[in-house]
Amino acid sequence: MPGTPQRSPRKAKGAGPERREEILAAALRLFGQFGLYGVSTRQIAQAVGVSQPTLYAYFASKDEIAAELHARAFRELEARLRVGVRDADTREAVAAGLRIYLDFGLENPDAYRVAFMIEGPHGRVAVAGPVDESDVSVPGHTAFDILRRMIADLHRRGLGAGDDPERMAQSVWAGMHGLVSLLIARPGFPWAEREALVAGHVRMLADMAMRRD
Amino acid sequence: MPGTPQRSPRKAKGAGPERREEILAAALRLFGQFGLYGVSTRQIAQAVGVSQPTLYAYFASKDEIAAELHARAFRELEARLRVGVRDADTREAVAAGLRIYLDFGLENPDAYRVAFMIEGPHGRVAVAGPVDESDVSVPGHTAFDILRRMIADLHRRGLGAGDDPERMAQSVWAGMHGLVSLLIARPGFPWAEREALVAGHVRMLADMAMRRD
DNA sequence: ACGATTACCGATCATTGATCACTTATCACT
DNA sequence: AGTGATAAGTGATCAATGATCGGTAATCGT
Repeated sequence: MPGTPQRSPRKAKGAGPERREEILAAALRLFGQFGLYGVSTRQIAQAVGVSQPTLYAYFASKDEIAAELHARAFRELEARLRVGVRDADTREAVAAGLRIYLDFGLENPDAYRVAFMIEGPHGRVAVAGPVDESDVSVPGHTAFDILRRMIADLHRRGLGAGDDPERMAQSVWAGMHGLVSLLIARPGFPWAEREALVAGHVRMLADMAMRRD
Repeated sequence: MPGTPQRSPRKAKGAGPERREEILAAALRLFGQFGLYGVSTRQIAQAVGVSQPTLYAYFASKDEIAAELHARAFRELEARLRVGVRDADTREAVAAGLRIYLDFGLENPDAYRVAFMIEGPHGRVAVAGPVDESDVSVPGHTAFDILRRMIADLHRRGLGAGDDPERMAQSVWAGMHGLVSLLIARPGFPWAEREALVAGHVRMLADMAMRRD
């Protein structure tokens, strides 16, 4: 007997994992532009150049496409935070860490929209916390945890403001999500000059988190 | 000729403006619970006790029902801010004004969701700014304007922090919207005790807005 | 060349938001 | 009471949507 597994009759035309990526790329662009519920599966299929049932060979449902995009955006944000958030011992260092979050959202509005601002299938709106509430206690696996530990470090060094680092982390997180989601959701609003607004916002949030001196 | 107008063959069973209110009440409850796209017009009709086409005698579309709820929530928030935001000359007074916004959202999560967090028909997410961008310059007609003027007053009295009241107002606003939307969207998240979190958050935002002394 | 497996598509289903023609109930006026 | 007019409400139906199913064509190892 050959023993070794007889593998894979293999792919046809332009198929394979590439198709899956094409679908995700088209869906991300369309969702970001028209919203999850403003885009039909037929539109996605047409953008990719396949027929609509083909999507269901790669994803179980439209929601699963959105879920995959959500997960990817979330992992990307986490990765950026993980490499970008260093020891935060000065106001500038804290502000720089927070700025990573803001920049991610502003540089990838489509991903941020899909991941954190679009109403989910159960009427819930996903945000930048853990997707599954059950893994909240698992450390190091969520973007929020990285922020939480940055704030906790501040307090360990005696640099943190307030008496509750956890509460402070939640306030700061809310402050960031608020600005990102508003800037993305209302491009027509007469915002102040963006760089000044974002820089000022981050500086203020960093100030909030640090003891006065 | 009688001259006076021959008025109104009048309403039938339980009809009239009441029906419209019943529809709005049912829609608000269902939208808040399951989301705009998680509720069908047939479900709304069943909750009211009428058939589905009846809804279209009172509203031109499902979106118009959501738009009406949006407008009402917006007016209610404005009304609360108008009567609640007095001269803000101390940190506590500013915090109290901000708290009105937060309390509104937390006490009326359904309304806040429907009004400010649900993805609209065009893929836009409505937030607590003016609905129509064109009336941004009209003073006194939006919730944001009330906040804007509170901050501007601070600066006029020499109590404001930073050099740009407009930018500050936008930052503070984002800070509030962020916390409200996160608290509503993620009830399962291990939040800190709500009263302490909210009170601390508004205090911090008020601090941000006021000159250090 | 052949069977097996994969990629894909046309046809179709239930449900959705929305429209239409039709019925029923109430009123003003005789 | 009877009558015509108007308003309120409903069943039937439409196009579009997300999703499923059986069948077809391309590709592979042998």
